[in-house]
Amino acid sequence: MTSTSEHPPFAVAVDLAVFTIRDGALAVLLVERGEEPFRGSWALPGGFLEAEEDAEQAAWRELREETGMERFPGHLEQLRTYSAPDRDPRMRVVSVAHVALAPDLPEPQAGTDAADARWWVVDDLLEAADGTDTPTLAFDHGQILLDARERVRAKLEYTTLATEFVAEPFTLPELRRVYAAVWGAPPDLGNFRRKVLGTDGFVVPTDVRGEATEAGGRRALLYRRGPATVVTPPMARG
Amino acid sequence: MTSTSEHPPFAVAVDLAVFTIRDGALAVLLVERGEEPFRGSWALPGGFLEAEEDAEQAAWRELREETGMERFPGHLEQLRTYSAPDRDPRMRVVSVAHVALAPDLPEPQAGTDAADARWWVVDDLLEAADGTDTPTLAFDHGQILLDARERVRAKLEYTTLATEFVAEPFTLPELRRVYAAVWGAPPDLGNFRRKVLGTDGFVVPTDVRGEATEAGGRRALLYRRGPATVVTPPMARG
DNA sequence: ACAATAGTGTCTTTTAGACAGTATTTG
DNA sequence: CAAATACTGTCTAAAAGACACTATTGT
Repeated sequence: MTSTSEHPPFAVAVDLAVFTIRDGALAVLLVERGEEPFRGSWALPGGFLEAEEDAEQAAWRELREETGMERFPGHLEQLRTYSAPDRDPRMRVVSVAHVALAPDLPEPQAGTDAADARWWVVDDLLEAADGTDTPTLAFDHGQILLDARERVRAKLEYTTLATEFVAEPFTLPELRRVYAAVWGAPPDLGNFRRKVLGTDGFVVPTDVRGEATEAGGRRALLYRRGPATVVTPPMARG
Repeated sequence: MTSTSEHPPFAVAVDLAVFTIRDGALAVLLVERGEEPFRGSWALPGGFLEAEEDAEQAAWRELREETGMERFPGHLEQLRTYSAPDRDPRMRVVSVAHVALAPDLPEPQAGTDAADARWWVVDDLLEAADGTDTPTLAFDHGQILLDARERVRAKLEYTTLATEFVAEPFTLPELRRVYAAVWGAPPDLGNFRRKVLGTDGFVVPTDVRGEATEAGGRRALLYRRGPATVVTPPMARG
């Protein structure tokens, strides 16, 4: 930093793209705005940074507030910062966007200043499918969501992040369905198992098998997350 | 964004990790601070965001100011945002850090509020080698530099970013020296050529050979940057 | 028994790693 | 010619892609 004196004041916000897997699809949490601007529009949850916290702390706090959980049971990381001068019509707001993800979360309750809150299927929002009744997001949140999805897609390739989308213990078919939901198509079953089991510390086996399903079929072995964080070489997206 | 009213004011800054390759080593531009706090310490160049610009515009502006060039001839991208409440003792400053890189740049001149400005070998700064006379960076700039170097190292693997470190036209040995400088050791010569030439659009050949060197040796063919931006599968680091 | 799902094996192709050898240029 | 640098080729090992086959469970 080098400057002499003049530096206009800004409000600093955090916005959150909170992802989970619901019904085999990647879903994101949106809130319906109860205030102007964009009252009645859907937006990513978020809020302003307080005086004595950093952006990550603010993001964890918002995560607790918006999901109504005491401890958000998932992963959080910074995405990037959005700072276009006109991104908020009220005033100059710089937003530090974050990506969060967690295993299947309950239907959220609306927060204090949100009229409503619910999960949306990300592809429905971004592919603007004809017929599906999906909103256009407030502010620049459509762009943030696009960037956030790309971050998640990319990180499934070269990290073990996918395990954050499933509750422990989990089966490999469950984990594979995470890839299917995020990438749009499931990786080859045999090759997927070979890669996951061949990557040291990706998952650790238990000696327990999962529950039976009504459809029948062999019961899958249960695993827990391993200590590994990177996958080298990466899992191919296709 | 969701909140009702209270949001304390912040100053928003951009900080820049500007890299180049000098004498076969990765070098970063630092300025010696002429103002408190940290007067006399070395820091990453940067400055405050102005009222009607976004962070990227501010970063380009600072880049021009600090390097003294009308048009900075390289690549710029956002790194991440640093927002610890006590990161600047004067006041609450949130900094949107960026990474920039360019072919061998001239020795810089000190800006208005910097006492001095020069290139430093990054490894000397970060590995705090005994004997080498290297400063400890002001603010949290040591951490920013560490994160920035890791970003560059990682992106050489899966993108064509290395070509931004060489002036056009360039030879493959020159390009290989970029990898050597950033990664610490040169990739195998034959395998490197196979990867670069085998990645469609990484480089495009000219029919011209480079200059002779006093040491002798075959003159290398010259290339230009191609349209490709990603390298799949990635070039292996180690 | 049949359908459904979990899990194993294997053959082929691609790519990386290692490194030996050839070509061109200067002193 | 020797030294230095650019470039090519080849053998091996590892990994991915494709896909057939076996195992277990519910109805």
